[in-house]
Amino acid sequence: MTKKTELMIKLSQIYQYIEETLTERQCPPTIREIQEKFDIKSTSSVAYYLKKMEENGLIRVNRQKSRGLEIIGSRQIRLSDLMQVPLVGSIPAGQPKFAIEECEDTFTLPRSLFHAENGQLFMLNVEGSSMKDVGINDGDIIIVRSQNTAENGQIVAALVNNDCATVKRFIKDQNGVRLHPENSAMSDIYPETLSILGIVVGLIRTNIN
Amino acid sequence: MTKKTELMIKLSQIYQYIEETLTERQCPPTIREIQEKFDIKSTSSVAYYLKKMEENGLIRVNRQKSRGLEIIGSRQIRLSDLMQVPLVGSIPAGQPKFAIEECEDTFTLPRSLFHAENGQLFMLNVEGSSMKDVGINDGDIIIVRSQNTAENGQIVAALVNNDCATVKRFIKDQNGVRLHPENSAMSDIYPETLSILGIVVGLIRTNIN
DNA sequence: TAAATACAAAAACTTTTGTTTGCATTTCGG
DNA sequence: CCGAAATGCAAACAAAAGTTTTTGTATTTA
Repeated sequence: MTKKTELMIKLSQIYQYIEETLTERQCPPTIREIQEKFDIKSTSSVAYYLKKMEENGLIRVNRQKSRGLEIIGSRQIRLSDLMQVPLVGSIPAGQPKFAIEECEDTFTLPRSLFHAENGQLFMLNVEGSSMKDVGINDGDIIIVRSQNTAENGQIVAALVNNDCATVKRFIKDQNGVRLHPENSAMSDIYPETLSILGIVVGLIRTNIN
Repeated sequence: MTKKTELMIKLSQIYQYIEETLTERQCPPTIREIQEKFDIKSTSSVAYYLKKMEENGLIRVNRQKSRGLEIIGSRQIRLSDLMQVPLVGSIPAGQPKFAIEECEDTFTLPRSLFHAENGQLFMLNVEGSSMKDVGINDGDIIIVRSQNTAENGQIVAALVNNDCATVKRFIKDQNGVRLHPENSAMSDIYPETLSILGIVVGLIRTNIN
């Protein structure tokens, strides 16, 4: 193996370590941390490698501050585009609450994909196939924008008669308010009490059959 | 307004600034950066605030290192759970390539949701309703695990006759290989040449009607 | 093979960053 | 109103982190 190759391997190892540190600690490593990690005898050698990495366009170095390393590369995650969306599995009777403490899990999703801000959305597991005709299947996860009103024709997540949550099309016409399942085998629901949890704005499916 | 309230406001402003810096620069701010941001006259005042924040459980401070601030809070994003998935809008004829340079855009998705590692997946916009009977609609985004073989019955993204990419169920039986649209109005395709791009493993919908 | 370049280290040094100390104010309960 | 506690500042200090210089040894390359 040529010296050149060895160098490139070392550079990519260091690159990976910086990436790792950034991911785990939200902070790039110092020269001395890199030195220790790779058993390099002197800080200047690390500085040498960093210069090489900069020349190769792997990283950017801000020399005016400590830990001034920035990774260049398409792998980089744009944190500003991310939001945290809680998956609310089952909804307790009574006033629904979506506090983060009470949810099953929280997932990070790109804001740009769902056109929403942090805190506006939550997710629900869909059980049953009452909406199969609009392509919402059993086992899908729907993404809901939290609000307690809905317009005619919107697909909503709602709490019917203070019972379990359900997904249906919200319809309001001369006959009053009803929930319409998009499944020819099922009939409309005329709820006694109805609380809208939110509008369905997206869907995620992780099981394809 | 009491002094106490003023302090709490200042603390949460600083908290927010740390959060911002972490998000934008992948590195927490220094005491002096906070000082400048909020026009505080002395570094010791900032240290005082940070101590208060630590007492209130807002942050964690590692005093052995510079920029040793860590935010405590449920909003924190678990970076290690994220992967970058490119959205490949149109696929060029010939050998399909999914180099990041050639994709329309890249989105960050949680690995845990799609059970995949960074680099294995790509996304495609679905055009047409040839798969509507399994709940894949026009306008959906499918998530595909890159591989060039498929098993009987799997839903695949494939390149038919070196033409545009398509999503169909892959069927291999006594009649040979064919692509089956899940739409009763459409008929099976017996391709002359077929290259599998990958297996559909997930779906994202951002337009609900 | 000679010269140039790449690699590595030690040590001293500079800059950046965090901490401490002492002293003013201000606030607030008694 | 008094004094303790909270708040805020300046300046000196200490520690962490980055840079430079010098020296030496391999490796290429002309």
